Amino acid sequence: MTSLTQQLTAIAAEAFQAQGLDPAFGQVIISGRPDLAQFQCNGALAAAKAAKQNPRAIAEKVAEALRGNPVFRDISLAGPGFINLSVTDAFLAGAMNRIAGDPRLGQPVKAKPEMVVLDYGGPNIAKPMHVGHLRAAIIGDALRRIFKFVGDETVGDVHMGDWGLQMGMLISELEIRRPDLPYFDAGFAGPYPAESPVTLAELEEMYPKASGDCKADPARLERARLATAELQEGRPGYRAVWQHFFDISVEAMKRDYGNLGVHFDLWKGEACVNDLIPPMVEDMKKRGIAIEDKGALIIPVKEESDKMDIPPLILIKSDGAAMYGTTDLATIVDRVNCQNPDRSIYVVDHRQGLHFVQVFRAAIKAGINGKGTLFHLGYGTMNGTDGKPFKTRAGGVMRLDDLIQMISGEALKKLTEHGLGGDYSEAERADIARKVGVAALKFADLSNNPIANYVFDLDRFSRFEGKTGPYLLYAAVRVKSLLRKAAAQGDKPGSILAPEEGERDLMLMLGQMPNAINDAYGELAPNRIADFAFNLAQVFSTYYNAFHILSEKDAAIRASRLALAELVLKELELCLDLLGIATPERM
RNA sequence: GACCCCGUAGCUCAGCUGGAUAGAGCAAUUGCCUUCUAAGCAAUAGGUCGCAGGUUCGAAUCCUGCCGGGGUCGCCA
Repeated sequence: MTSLTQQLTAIAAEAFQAQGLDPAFGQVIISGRPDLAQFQCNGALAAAKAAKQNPRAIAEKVAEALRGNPVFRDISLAGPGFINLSVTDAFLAGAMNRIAGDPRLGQPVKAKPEMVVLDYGGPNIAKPMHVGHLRAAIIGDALRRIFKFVGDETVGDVHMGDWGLQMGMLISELEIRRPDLPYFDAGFAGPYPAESPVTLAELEEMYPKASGDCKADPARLERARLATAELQEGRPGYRAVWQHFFDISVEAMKRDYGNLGVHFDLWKGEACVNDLIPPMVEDMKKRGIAIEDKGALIIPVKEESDKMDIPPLILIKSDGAAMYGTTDLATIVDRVNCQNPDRSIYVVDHRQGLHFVQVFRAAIKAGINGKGTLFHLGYGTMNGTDGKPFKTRAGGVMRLDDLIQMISGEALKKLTEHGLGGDYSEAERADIARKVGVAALKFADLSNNPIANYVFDLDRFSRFEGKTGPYLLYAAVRVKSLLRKAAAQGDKPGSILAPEEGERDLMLMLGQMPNAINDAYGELAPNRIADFAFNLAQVFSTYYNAFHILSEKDAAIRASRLALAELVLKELELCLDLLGIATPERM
């Protein structure tokens, strides 16, 4: 099972091959001139160039070969060699019934699944999650869902910042505040308390304080360094404190990601790979991959063909500490050990592009990456309406939970304004508001190209008209309501009949979904699916206005329209699910 | 300074492995709720695709140069 254009491409490819031409020229696409035809094939033009022949003549020969195929209602030539194609209504109806009967809605399962590790987290212990984590989460989780649906094995790793100097700062901060705690008593033998000595709020307050003090006071910084070193060497009391910090932070992260509907398979962090670093570094040193330079241990990654000077990756600083590039390399080792991925995709802010060039080159140079490829999907900055990186009105960084609360609150306001759900329970209204809010947020992000910067405009996102997540939810929910009403009057979706005048556009759209999914998959561009979903919702809204379903007198036609509506719903929900957007039952 | 990304309608953005007349949404104007949720639908208007060259039968798309905006460039992450 494939999309309509893929099916027609297979037919056209054969026709090209029969003329002794490369079947790759048989690419069939949706027509750019729907007034002339449903589909088109431009392959004759490219084939003519390659074979140095007249394009019109090639097009004529291919068209002649295609005329033998009964799926076509009309085949004509236009311009320098466009082949315009339209299919029969019977073919369209047959295709619709097949898709409707396919649990995957026409999307084939990938023949050779790959193991794909996606890295789209990066939250830090003790620091509240903020809008900076938003894009990675939204884009990465969507990609994970898309890859999984297409047929790959996927592992999403949150890859927390839970190690290093920041942890030493926090531990020493606690020790300064409460030196009497058993964690800091070197002679303490008994089991440490199960309860955390600090709350999340306290932890979040401690970090900026400690960080500021360390910046201002070298002695304070030295104390943090020492704590870091002792932590890494395994001092039991410090490890126990670290575990508390980790646990309460992870709990908060899981809540935030959960509210966003973002899933991770692995909750690993930098600490997990700490023990892999010394042997890795030792090995790289021994093999001459890493060399000493200015007191540091570096891996040169410069290449002849570089247009600019690529600085080396610094493995060990001159003070003996590891860097985040070191941790990233150790993480690659860990992933090869655990998942042995065919692909690793890092969904990280594009400003870290150079860092990943260094890490990837170092990994390849050291031969630690196993069989896989490494790819950095750098997404653009989320800016405010002033074009500068998004900030709160006070100029600070906005917390993720504040943001979600804000947009859910806005959604609730809109629901009330439109008099929707007045008779629903408080809990259901809150659930709907959260879904609508998250849909607004995610869809706005995912309908942009990941690479480009984008403007986060709460006012614009909160207006739920137009090309927005809420519009899509609205479209889906309307169909759900329709199906419920149909069931109540005893109607069931049936066999899809040959299209009436005005029904073809909807069918053509329904037959296109695999193209959108394949494009999104191939280009790592969820916006392909977002675009498709919006187009489908629009075409259906038009249809919904023009064709009344429940009041149709002919039972067979009623059942056919109902089946189309149900198929629209299935495709919409699938697309939304691939974008990580949940659809409420009603709104 | 070098390198990377971006520049498309008043605004926010799709489209970029070359194809016919460059698409959406918002904002503007005009219609449509005694039939399935009007967060909707129909219609009108809005463009030197940053500029200048080049390649091609054909360029928003590929190449070169320039202009404007953003980013990155050895011991932070």
